[in-house]
Amino acid sequence: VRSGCLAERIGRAIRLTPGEEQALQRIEEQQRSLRRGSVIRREHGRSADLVVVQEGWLFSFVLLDDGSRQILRIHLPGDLAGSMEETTGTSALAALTDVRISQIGRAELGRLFADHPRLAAMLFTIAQDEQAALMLRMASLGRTSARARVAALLIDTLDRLRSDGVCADLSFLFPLTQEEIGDATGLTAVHVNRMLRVLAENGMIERTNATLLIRDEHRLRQMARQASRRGRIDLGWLPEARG
Amino acid sequence: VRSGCLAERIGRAIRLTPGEEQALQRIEEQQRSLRRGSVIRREHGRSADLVVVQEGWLFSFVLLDDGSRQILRIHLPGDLAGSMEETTGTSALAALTDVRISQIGRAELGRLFADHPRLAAMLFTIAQDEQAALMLRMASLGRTSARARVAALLIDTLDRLRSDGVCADLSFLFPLTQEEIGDATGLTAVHVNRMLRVLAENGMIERTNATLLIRDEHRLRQMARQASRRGRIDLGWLPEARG
DNA sequence: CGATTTTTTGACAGTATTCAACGGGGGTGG
DNA sequence: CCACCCCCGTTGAATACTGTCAAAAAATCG
Repeated sequence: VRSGCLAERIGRAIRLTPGEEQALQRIEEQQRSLRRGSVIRREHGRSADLVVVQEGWLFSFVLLDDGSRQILRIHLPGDLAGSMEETTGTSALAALTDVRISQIGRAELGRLFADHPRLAAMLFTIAQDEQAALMLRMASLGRTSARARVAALLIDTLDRLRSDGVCADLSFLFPLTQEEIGDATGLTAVHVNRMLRVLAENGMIERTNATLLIRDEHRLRQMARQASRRGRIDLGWLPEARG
Repeated sequence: VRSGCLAERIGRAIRLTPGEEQALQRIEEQQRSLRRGSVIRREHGRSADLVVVQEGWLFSFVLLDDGSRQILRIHLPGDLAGSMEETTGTSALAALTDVRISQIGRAELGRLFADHPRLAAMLFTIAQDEQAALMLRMASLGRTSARARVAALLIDTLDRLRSDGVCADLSFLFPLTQEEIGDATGLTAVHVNRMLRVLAENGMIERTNATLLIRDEHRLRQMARQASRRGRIDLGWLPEARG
C-alpha cells in the first residue's frame, strides 16, 4: 500500500513508528477527486477539518461582500490545506487544477491528538509553517509594489515545487489565470498582465501558454523583495512517540 | 493564586480538570515585564515558542530588506502571540505599550502535548483562530481601499476589546501612532492621517490624543468591508481530558 | 522648558484601476 | 469537420488613488 502525501512529508521530517504510520495511513486512505474550478464549501459547520492535497493544486480564498476575492494561499501536493477554514468558518477552498485530496474529519483529528501526541505536534508545526507563509505573503501585499508581488508569487511557487523535488529545472506548469494571479496578489487582471510583460521584457521570465520559465532567478528573487525565512523548523520540542 | 490570562480564556471555553488547571498555571507563572518599544527577538533559535499576553498590547511584524515594516497582528491580553515566530523564525514581537507576558518554552510545550491532549487541541484551535484573523486581514490588505483598511483595524480592535469585556462603551485607548497604523494597514503615515480625518469628518469616529471614540459603529463597520466570520469555533472534536 | 517625536497640511509625482476594444484559443454543438 | 461562443490575454487612454517631499503645528518626554 502506497503512503499518502502527508505521511510522506512527515516521514521525511521524523522517523515514524509503525503505529503512527498506520494512523496516518488510515487518515489518508479515503480520497476524493475534484475537477478544476470545484469549490469545497463548508456546509454550515458540518464538514472536514483538514484537507490534505494528494495531487494537483488548490487555493484557499476569502470573498468580500462586494464580490471581490482574495486568494490566501496556493496549496501544492503534501500541503495541509483548510487547516482552519472549517474550525473557524473563514475561508473556502477551490481547485486550481483537477485534484485528488483526502479529508480528515473532526473525530479522527481528536483521536489523533489523544493517541499520537507526536503526530499532533507535527500537525501543529505544519500549521505554524503555513501561518508563517501567510505572514510573508501579508508583508508582500502590504509593503511591496505590484511588480514585486507578482515576482514573489512566482518565486515562492518555484521554491515550493523545488522542495518537493517535483521541479528539476526552471520551467514548470503554472495553471493560474491572470485573474487568479491578481486575486492572489491583490491586483487587477489588467495590471497583472502589464507586470508579467515587464518581467518578461526584462528577461526574468518567459511565458508560453501555461508554462513558465524562470530565466533569471536571481534578479526575479531580488525584485520579489521577500522577507527572508532563515533556518529550518525546530522539531526538538516534539514529545515522545506513543503507540 | 490568580490564574493567568490563557487559563482564563481556555477556562471560558471548556471546563478544565484540576490537572489541566495546574498544568496551565505552571506554564503561566513565570512572567516578564517589558517597556513600550521593546522587541522580543528570536536569538538564533534559542527562545520561547509561545508568548501569552497577560497585560498590555503587543504586535508581531516582519521587516523587509528595504527597512519597511509590516505589522501582522496586534495582540491583546489573553492572546497567544508568537505562536509560530519561534518555530519558523519568520517574524518578531514588539511591545506597543508596557506589557507583562509569559513565555512557554519548547520543552514545556512538548510536555503539554504528551500529558494533556485536550489542552494541546485547545492551543491548536487558538492558533487556528489567530490564523483566521490573519486571513481576514490579508483580504483587507489585498482587496480594500485605504479608508476601508483603517476602518477595519479600528472595528477589529473594538470587537476584540469587547469580547474580553474590557471595553464597555465605545471609547477606548488606542496606543498606535499613525506610523504604526500605517505599518499595520500597508499605508504611509501621511495617508493614514488623511483617512482618519475622513472618518472623523464623516462623524464615524472622534479622536483626542490616544483615545478613540466610535461615533457611528454601523457605518464604520460598513466602510471596513470585512469578510464575515460567521459562527462560533467548533470544539466538538476535542479529545477527552487526561490527568 | 527644550528636544524629540508625532500629527497635520499642501503640492506634486507615481502607481494602479477603470473602461473599452480587440485578438486568440479551446471547447461545444451542429 | 466547421462555426460559433466564451473566456482569457493584450493593449491604450483616461482617471482615481496613494505615495513622496517638505514644512509647520502640536503633543510628549525628560
